Amino acid sequence: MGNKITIDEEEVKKWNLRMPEEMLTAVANRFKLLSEPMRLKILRTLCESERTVQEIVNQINASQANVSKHLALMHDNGIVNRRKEGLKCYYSIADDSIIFACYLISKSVVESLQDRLSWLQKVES
Amino acid sequence: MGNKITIDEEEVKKWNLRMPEEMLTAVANRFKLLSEPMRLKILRTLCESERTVQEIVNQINASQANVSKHLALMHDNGIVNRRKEGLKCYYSIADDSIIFACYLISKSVVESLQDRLSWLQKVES
DNA sequence: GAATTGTATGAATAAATAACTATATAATCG
DNA sequence: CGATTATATAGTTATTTATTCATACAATTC
Repeated sequence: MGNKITIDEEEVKKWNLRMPEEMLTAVANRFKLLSEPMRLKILRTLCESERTVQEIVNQINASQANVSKHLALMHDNGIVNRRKEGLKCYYSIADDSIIFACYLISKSVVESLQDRLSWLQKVES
Repeated sequence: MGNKITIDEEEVKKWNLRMPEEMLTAVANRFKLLSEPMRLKILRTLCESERTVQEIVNQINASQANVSKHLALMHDNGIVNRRKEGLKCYYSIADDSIIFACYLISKSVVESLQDRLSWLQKVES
């Protein structure tokens, strides 16, 4: 509850610079998991609480097969948990840092858009 | 200097849940930019300081055409800056939150690996 | 202006993958 | 067992895209 994380810029830069190259590939792969709108949609529903496949299918607009595949992929990569209960299968977010990353990136997208907007306004006037 | 950011989990979840759908696509696109090892390599060199295209080409192992294309893509999407000086073209990181995101994700990758390792060790013993 | 250097771009190719359809597996209940 | 429900998986297709090669563009120097 009230979980907070603090990031220090200098530490980050050092860490990134020291990262071995195979690690970069692993990081890229994890980013790839987050680079599909459909998977982000799914993750967003899981943000609230764990969900069954059907619940997700109902909440977002997608086929069961598709949702299932995305969930399997994310589970294989350790970013969602799977819990079976009878016929139903409950998925949940396994790694909060992914949610943090989404937040950071979405903020940065907003900033980019604002920059472009103000640039446009300058050009027009 | 000593730039720090703090993220609050509750705020993050609320933000993510409220994000409109078109925004999700934009976020996914930005993640896609970060989902190529080559681009991460390039960004990492830029982590230290701004660089010319040639400097990057020399530092990582890639063709000039390829590096140029990746840089163009990242510039179009506002995650790197471009500064021309004579013949040379200097690129730099336009958005520190991208570096933060790399840090978060790399930490999460390490955690996943550790989890798998400890699982393996349990199974073996 | 010609040659050189640094960067960008177009065309072609190969590889990855999201989504769909159909079907399979697996658990529950009558 | 047979039927039903929830989920997973195979095969296919269409699209995207990273890379390469060749070439264009642009700024500088001789």
